Amino acid sequence: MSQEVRVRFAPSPTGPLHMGGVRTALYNYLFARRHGGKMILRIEDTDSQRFVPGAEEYIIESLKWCGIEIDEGVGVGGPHAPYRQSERKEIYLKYAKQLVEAGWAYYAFDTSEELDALRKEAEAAGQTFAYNYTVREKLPTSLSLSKEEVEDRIARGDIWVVRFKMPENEVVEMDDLIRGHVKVNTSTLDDKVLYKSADELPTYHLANIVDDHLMEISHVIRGEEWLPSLPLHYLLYRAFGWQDTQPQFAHLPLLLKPTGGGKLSKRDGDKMGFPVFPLFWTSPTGETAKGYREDGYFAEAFVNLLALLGWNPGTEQEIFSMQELIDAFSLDRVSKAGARFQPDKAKWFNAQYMHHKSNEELAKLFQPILKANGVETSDELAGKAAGIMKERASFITDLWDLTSYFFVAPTQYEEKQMKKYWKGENPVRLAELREVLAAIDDFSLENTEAIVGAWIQEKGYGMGQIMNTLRLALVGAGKGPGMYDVTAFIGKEECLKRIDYILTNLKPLE
RNA sequence: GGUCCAUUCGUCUAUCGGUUAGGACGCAAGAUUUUCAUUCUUGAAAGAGGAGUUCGACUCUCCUAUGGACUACCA
Repeated sequence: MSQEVRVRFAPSPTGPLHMGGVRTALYNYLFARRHGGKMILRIEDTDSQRFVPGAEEYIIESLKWCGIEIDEGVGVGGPHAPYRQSERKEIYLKYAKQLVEAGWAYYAFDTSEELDALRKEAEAAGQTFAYNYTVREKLPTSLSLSKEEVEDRIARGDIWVVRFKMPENEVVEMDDLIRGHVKVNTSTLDDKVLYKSADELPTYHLANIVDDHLMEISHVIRGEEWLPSLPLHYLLYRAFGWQDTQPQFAHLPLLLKPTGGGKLSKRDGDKMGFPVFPLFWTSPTGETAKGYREDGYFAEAFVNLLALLGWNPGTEQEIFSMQELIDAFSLDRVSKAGARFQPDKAKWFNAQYMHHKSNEELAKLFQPILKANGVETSDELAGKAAGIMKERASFITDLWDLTSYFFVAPTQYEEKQMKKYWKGENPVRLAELREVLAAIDDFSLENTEAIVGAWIQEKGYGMGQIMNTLRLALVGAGKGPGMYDVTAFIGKEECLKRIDYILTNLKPLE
């Protein structure tokens, strides 16, 4: 690549950043890092109607959580500042006028109401209204009106827009890094609005091309939903005379619903119980949405699973650190078809990361949950408990259910386990075991196991009967790790206490 | 309706003209196990359909079908 690689992620702050958006940002980031280029964050807030307070902050925090670093842009500044389009307002009008003067665009004075009426009319006649070469000279535009009248209308403050004058019957040939060669006939396209006098703002198309040019973007990596407007964008580069520095395009496949049939949406998550947003979100109106972070996902796992949705390395490796992704990433291994999101696989990815966490890392993440459950303990014990049980957990949030008995004595006993073991000779055996345990000084896992094991063998008792009765006393249920893990963890005193409790408070069943 | 894009196990995907079509998730069975899990082994499971090109097609071309995106003075 002769030119410096400069890519941008350019979201619109109209709500929380969708996981599909995060993936787009991630691919941009991986591409930039892979080629030693720059990652730019530009906020495209040219729609004053749909602006949502807090959305921009949400986007920035989400990227940060994922470890997607911004080299230039909103929040960090840079040589092409400002990077928020609303702060670049005055730039765009000049370019819109330049296009009109060059004959690539024109003024149109229709009101929204008039256009709505035209659309309804066409619909009633079974047709589709298109603002294009067939109507632009019949409607109130600078193409049909006299120069004087156009100037008059503008001077008197009539509302106007600048529309692109789409050429007639010309084939635009385009190249996409992922899809290859694409061609479209311009006669099937319409005259898109580029600039609106009403709010003195450009639309996406104009702002996007102007800013990508000014910011020297080398590659535009964006969602497939933009493919239909690629011809317009090509033509815009041509109209401005910027073909030589025009960026290369790559349109990413969509992220689909788990059931297939459409783009992944917030509703799917609500329905099936998985998040579609990276972080928990509260809208200004008080609506909330689940987030991966708050649902117990590790950022690394989230990034990993997102990376593999639409891209693969061509090897059988599935677990990737960010650095490994950077080293392996390439656009020509991005697939063309949409990828269905599968919550089960997301869970599996998280579990993989969970199993590889050190006790220290786990302790830090687990402590807040312990506190929320009223447990004050050291990082060492929190980490140890988590470490013993992590292989059975997929999420940090699973850990409490898996380890609560390490910290809190049972007050209730699972019925199934009770029916099975709190009867016959078992309570009496437990009382005997209590004395065996009481005589042990070194309560380490190995020592306890050796002494109790020898005792069971000597007496000829059933291993299962004894251990499960002990499990009932210490855990209160039929779950948990090996029993000696439990005895060693809670210690002799607590162990005897729990046994005494069940012996005195729970009546054996017959 | 129009334009464009896509189509390999249920799902994510490998294969860049010659393979017993590979892996992963999920599922099923078995082994291990004092419980619950973990783990391990094994299994079922795919080229949308039809034409062509070719000695040979999942791979290239065309048609059909299906799915999707777009079709705003939203991005």
